[in-house]
Amino acid sequence: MEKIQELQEIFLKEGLRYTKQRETIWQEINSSTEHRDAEDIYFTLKTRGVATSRATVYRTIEVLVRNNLVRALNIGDGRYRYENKLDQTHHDHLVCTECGKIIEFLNENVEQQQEQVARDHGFTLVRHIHQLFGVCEECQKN
Amino acid sequence: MEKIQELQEIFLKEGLRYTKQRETIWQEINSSTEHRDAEDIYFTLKTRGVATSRATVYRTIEVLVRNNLVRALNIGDGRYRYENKLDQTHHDHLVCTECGKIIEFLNENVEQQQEQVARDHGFTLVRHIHQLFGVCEECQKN
DNA sequence: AACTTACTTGAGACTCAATCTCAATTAAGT
DNA sequence: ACTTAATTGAGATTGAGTCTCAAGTAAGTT
Ligand SMILES: [Mn+2]
Ligand SMILES: [Mn+2]
Ligand SMILES: [Zn+2]
Ligand SMILES: [Zn+2]
Repeated sequence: MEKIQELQEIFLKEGLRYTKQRETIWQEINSSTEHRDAEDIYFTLKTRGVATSRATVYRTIEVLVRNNLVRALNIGDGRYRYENKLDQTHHDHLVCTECGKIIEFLNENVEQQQEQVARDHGFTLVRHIHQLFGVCEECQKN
Repeated sequence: MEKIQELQEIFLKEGLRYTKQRETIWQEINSSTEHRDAEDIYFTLKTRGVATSRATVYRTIEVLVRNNLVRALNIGDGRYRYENKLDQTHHDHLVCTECGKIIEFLNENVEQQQEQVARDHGFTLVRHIHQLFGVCEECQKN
């Protein structure tokens, strides 16, 4: 994967060393399109025989998020989920309160209105959190 | 305050007793329009000489939130803020990442689009979180 | 008014995600 | 190979929030 070049450059730029652990954590997060928590990533690595400590998982994710290689998602249940940003454009989330399913959406209209709201209040917009909670089609049947 | 009637009815409806502690916590949250965390509410009560335990603060807030007398706000920094809902209509929040200032906004267009997004994915919308993070006018000067 | 009983309270133990500590290890420049 | 500062891992610590349980109390009963 040529993206590893970019990863190495990020660490270089930050004055950090390029280690096996850091690369492995990045690969694990990029191995799926799911929204996984740190504990899940930690245990999966352990199972796959390339264990790193919890501390290193958290520390590495911090760097990846800071450099926009990974996105952190807070759905209000007390733990962050992380998702890969390879080929991913910006989107927000629709969360099923019954089964936990997460669906991604993008609404240009909303994106524009957000800029407008910020402008109206003299704010320079940096980021936003927009999450819709409801019951998905399947869960409605139960 | 006649709103206390409503408070008493809520506890009655839930089969809970009406106690001094519960009333005091409700009053404290309704004494300002700020967005305060549980610890702040707990310590303010302690200072005002009408101390209740932390456990009671949390337990009471839970009931108030469940009954829409108080709104819980999660801005992603690890602790919930609570705001009174007296005379408050629905709104979302604009948060300054520098000074922590919280400004309220309502954008009907966005509210409608949210319903549309949910419909498009077959979801029954229950609630949403919409927070804009940026730098406020004052903080931009520094 | 005293009695009964189930609900509530408070102090502190506990949980759990996340962060910190520090000795041992290792990346990477010379 | 040598040097040295960054990194790692195990486990301790933090902090918001929850739980436990003995003591206290609201409110109905006699
Ligand atoms: Mn996503
Ligand atoms: Mn508000
Ligand atoms: Zn569902
Ligand atoms: Zn500000």
